[in-house]
Parts: sequence; C-alpha cells; structure tokens
Amino acid sequence: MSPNPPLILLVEDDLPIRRLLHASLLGEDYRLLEAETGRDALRFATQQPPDLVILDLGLPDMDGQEVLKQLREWLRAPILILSARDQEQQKITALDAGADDYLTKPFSTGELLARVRVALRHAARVPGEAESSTFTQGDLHVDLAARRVFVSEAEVHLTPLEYKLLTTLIHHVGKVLTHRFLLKEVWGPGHAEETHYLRVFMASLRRKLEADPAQPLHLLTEPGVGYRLADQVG
Amino acid sequence: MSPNPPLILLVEDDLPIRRLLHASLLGEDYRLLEAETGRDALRFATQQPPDLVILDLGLPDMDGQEVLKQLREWLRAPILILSARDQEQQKITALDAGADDYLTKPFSTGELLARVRVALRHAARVPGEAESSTFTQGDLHVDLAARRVFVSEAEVHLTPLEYKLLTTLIHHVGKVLTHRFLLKEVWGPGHAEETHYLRVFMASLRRKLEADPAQPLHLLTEPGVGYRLADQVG
DNA sequence: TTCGTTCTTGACGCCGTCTTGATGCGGAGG
DNA sequence: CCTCCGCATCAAGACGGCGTCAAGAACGAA
Repeated sequence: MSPNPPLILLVEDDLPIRRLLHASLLGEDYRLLEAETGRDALRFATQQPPDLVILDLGLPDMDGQEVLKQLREWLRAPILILSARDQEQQKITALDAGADDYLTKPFSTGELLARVRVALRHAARVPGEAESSTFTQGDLHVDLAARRVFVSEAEVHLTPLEYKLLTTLIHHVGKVLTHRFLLKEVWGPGHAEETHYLRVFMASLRRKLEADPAQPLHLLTEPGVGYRLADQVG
Repeated sequence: MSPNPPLILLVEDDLPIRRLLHASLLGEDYRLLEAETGRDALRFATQQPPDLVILDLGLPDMDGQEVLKQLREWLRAPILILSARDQEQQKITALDAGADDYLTKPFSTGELLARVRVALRHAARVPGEAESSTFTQGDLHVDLAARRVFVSEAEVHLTPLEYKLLTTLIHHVGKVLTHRFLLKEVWGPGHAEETHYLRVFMASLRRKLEADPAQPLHLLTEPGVGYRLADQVG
C-alpha cells in the first residue's frame, strides 16, 4: 500500500450517493479521489494510482464495463463494483473481467465498508512491486521487513537508534546526507544541532558493521557536510 | 494452489442446496470435499487443507461464525460465506473475521461460480508455501488446528491470551514485531500502549515454553522495539 | 453462592541504551 | 611552528525499559 491512509478512487455520477459514500469513507481515515465520469476516472487513476477503486457501472459518458476493462489492463488495485440493477449476467461479466467484488444498490454502507476492508486486506498481501524489503551491499545485508542486520552471514544486533540511522542512510543510498538532515530524521527536529550524537553513533555502527572501522567501506564521511552510504563496495 | 483442480471444501447441511452446488462445482473441474457439520468441516480441513471453503453459516451443531474463526486461525485459503438471512451486522462480522465474500440465499449459481473464480484468482497470487496446520521449531511444536502446544513431546497448557500471543508470533516467524503491533493484535487496538501486559505474558510464555526462561531460545527480546520468535533454534 | 482460573495492576531490582564529557588525532590556516 | 576546528573514540553516569513476583479483580463453571 502506498503512503499511509489508503487512497480510494470513487467513481459515481449520482450526487446523493456520492455524498453518502464520501462521508462514510472519510469517516474511516481513507484518502478520497472522486470522479463523475468514466473519462475522469481513467485520467485520475493514471495521475495518482489508487489503492482501491469503487466503480459505479452506470456512468453518463461510457460503459462501466469498459472502464473496468481499461483499468484492469494495468491497475492491480482491487476494484469494487456498484450497480443499480441486479442482473446476474452483468455481475458475472464484471467479476470475470477483473472486478473483485460487486454490490447492488441499495446497499448498506456498513457492508460496503466491510467489503472495502476485505479488498484492502487482500491487496496488502500481494507482495511484489513495493520496495523490496531487503538491502544488500557487499558483505552487508539488511532485512527491513524482519528488522535484522547481517554482516557476512553473521547476524549483528543494533540498538533502536543505530538501526534508525542505518535505515535512513539506506533509504538514500549513495547520496550525501547532511548532519542536520540525519539528526532530524533519527532524533527528531528538536535535536538538529547535536552533531555529537551522530559521531558517537556512526562510530558505533562502524564498529559493528565494518571489517576495519578505521577504513570504512560502507559508512563514509563527507568532511564538513555529513555522511553517505556507499552504493558500491570499494 | 495445490495439485491441479483446486480442492473446495463445501460446508452445507441443507441437502437440496448441497446437491445443487455439488453439480455446479463438479461441472467446472474442481475437486470437492463435503461436510454437513461444523465439526466435520474443521476435521476435513485439517486432514486435507482445501484451496477454498464455501461455508454456510446455519449449521446444526455449532455457530458458523465460530467455524469461520477457528478456520482462520491457521487456514489462509479464501472462505466464502453463504447465509440464509440478509443481516447486515452478521455480514460485517463475518467479513471482518476473515471471510472473503458473503452471499445471501437465494443466490444464482452463476454468480457463486464467478465469485469462486475471483477468490481462487486472489489465492493464486499468494505464492505457494504448502499450507500446514502445524508449526515446529526445535523442541516447540504447535498444532494450530487443534489449538494444542507441545514442548519436547509433552503437552503444555496455555491460557487464551498466551495462545493468541504465541500464534501471532508464529504467523510472523523471524520478524521483529513491535510492542504496539502485538498489543493491537492480541489485546485489540484500544490497548496499544499497555506494554506492561506484554512483559507479563512473555514472562509467562517463557516459563512454559523455554527450557531456561532466563536464556530464551525461541521468544527473543528486541530491546526498545518488541519481540521476535526465533526462526531457527540456536 | 463458592471455587478455580485468568487477567490486570502495582512494586522493585537489574540491565541495556542513550547522553554527555574528556581525550586524541589530523588537516587548514595563520 | 602553533592553533583551531572537525572528526573519531572511549568511558561513565543517567535514564528508561525489561523481567519478575505477587496480590487483587474479573470471569466462568459447578
């Protein structure tokens, strides 16, 4: 899932229903993108890929099934269909075209929200795409999902701040990060000036991660500026 | 998915409906396992873990919601609920308890089959790892389906919260789980800050599961972060 | 109701982590 | 040549987190 509150694209031309859904969804800490037409829906989805789509089949400008197909050509996020009429064949067509769920109006918002949770739960399981959850560089290996660090196969224990500092460097491999930036990220904005902390913890990290802490291969000092995590082992 | 035709566990006590579903499903190249009671359903699922479960909530011997919960404690396969009555709260409860879809009788078999295809499509993405209802690590053995725990062949009794805590760790073996996460999972979102609970229960679990509770081999502490279940015995 | 089990809550001592100060080194500039 | 400043390293103390014990509260079964 993208950044924290999941982004939902709501495609619905009927104003009262859209208002209702708007209220229900925002009450649950989702971010919302609203479209009234199929054309808008496709454009919005491209510009800002949602984590879930709620799609009304009865749109003014194009066939809902067509919108569904075009979205499914590239979008992996779950798609939940709304429809005014309870036609079996339409349901089957939509579900086989890649829809993940199908609700017939009138529906209860409680049920809709529950089905949204189910769909997002599924999406969370699908791995792939998102950043790979491990980082490897020479003899250094970090499993970000498990929060574990290895040097040449041997596990190394890091304290919370050591780990936070290391992952901050990992998220910007190869780039020089200033003292101020690192301090803000790891210790919080209130400690942006305490460069001494950095020295102590860089020393500690080097002792644990570098073969020769005096000749670091990974954790490099940029004099007068900050630190950098090497993006290729020397 | 297991060997080729997916195995579906059909739990339904009403004979006419079971006959109907039997015919529909076999016409689509699925393998079928049929149960009339909740007890049978749980037993069959353990003996031969299915790729999908179709579960009628109205069973003669036990509450369908309870069957759902017990299955979900260890089974990852999608579960599709059937119900005779269209009660909103029941739907929401089931979906939040881990059900993947919910159909109200009477339903069309065409729609059911389409929803089965959707569910299996989802499951297909989750990469393999043969489903197992047991967990073993060194001298620790847990039968998730039977809710029983053994240490070196000897059964150990765990209280409900101890067991929930242990299974939560098992579901993420090798990963560090934060205090907040464990508290939310075991005690509910309302108690995410009461880290003291965790200490008490980890101590209690270690007393029961570890040879030397002061030198735990399974239940490891990550100071300042959380706990981790060792994925290989030291 | 009573009994037994489980969960909650509090107190206390220990240990790991973070903070902080002291010291040494080396390069740049006067 | 000396001084100053930034960087690295070490060590000690403060602090909060962690494990443990135990008593009280809540719950369910008989």
